[in-house]
Amino acid sequence: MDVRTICLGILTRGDATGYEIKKTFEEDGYQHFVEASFGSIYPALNRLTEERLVSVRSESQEKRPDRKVYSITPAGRAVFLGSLMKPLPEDRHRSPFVFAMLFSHLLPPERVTAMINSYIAQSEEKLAQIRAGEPKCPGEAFVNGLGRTIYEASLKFIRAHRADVETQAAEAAE
Amino acid sequence: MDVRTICLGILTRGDATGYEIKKTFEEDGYQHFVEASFGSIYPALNRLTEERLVSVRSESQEKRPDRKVYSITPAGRAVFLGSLMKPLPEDRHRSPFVFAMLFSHLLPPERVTAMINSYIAQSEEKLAQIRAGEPKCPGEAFVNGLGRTIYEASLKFIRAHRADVETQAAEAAE
DNA sequence: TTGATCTATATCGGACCAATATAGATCAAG
DNA sequence: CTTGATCTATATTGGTCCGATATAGATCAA
Repeated sequence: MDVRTICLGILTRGDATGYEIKKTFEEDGYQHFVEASFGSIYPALNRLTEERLVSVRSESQEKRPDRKVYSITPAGRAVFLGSLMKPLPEDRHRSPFVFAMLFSHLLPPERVTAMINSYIAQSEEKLAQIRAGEPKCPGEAFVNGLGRTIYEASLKFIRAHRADVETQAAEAAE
Repeated sequence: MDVRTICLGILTRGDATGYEIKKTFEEDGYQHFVEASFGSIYPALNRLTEERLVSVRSESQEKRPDRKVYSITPAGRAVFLGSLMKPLPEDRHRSPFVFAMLFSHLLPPERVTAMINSYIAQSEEKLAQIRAGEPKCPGEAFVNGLGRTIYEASLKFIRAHRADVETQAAEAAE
């Protein structure tokens, strides 16, 4: 899903600045599988404005940098819905942790243990964030539940099977 | 994990051409969370060669384009292990499907149903591929099991809760 | 025999991210 | 009461990476 479409989608929920769009990914605990950086959000909003798919109003505040508040236009709404009618791109899940585990037999056992510990800690953190989220519609509840399910299953598996890669690394070290 | 490091990792398993490195991601059912395209593999191999982290030998076959077979050098092996000693980048899981579900209330119910069906079909396919894989070391077995766990849990959740987003879309359509 | 698929390398445009720059506001700690 | 950290807010740049495309002979099924 390209950044243009992501921006349009978030703007269907209400007007927002580029900064607020970015924050949506961090704050709302239900969106762990959608993201975009400032470096792509701001250019995307500029292009969307040129194409009249969003409109801007500059709120110049007292002694503050201008807030550029973006709104989706009817044309933008149509383009957004149109893009959801086309076949969706496939998920892409890239995991440096998984990659590293494929080479656990080349690593010092303490390093393997450290990797697993920090991966568990990170996953636990994300899970807590998801659990703290309060879904505001069935779509959000569905996504929230799916995220929770994936992290819980993943954590359970790692805790149950970490010994397999840890002892193997230890044996290889001898 | 950048493409350079991925290439080095795969070359620790044995010599390979760029084409074979790419195929590794598709064939071996245990690597669903690691990937790279030709457009980044070939430049990466060139750069690695310049830096003497890999070496090439050109096998010119009868009436066939040259096979450039790459081998990792001792220096490359050291760099690879060094990169696994540094903190790992975080996983990134981008899901257009999840994104679309957040807007299910704006879509025709048939479209939501179609999205879910095709997502289930895709996941089922990947799961079958993972199940068909034959892990050759504990690391691979661990990664294989983790992939299986994630897809199974995800499929189970979607089947149990799809009605929530589907009926909601139907109501919104009225 | 003809078209599809496979092996194999390579490049280009465009999308995207991480890092960085700027700058005033707010807020906690000392 | 001031200093440093964090927050709001926009923007650019360098570099990485992907998707599409080009080339070309081999193999294989219809």
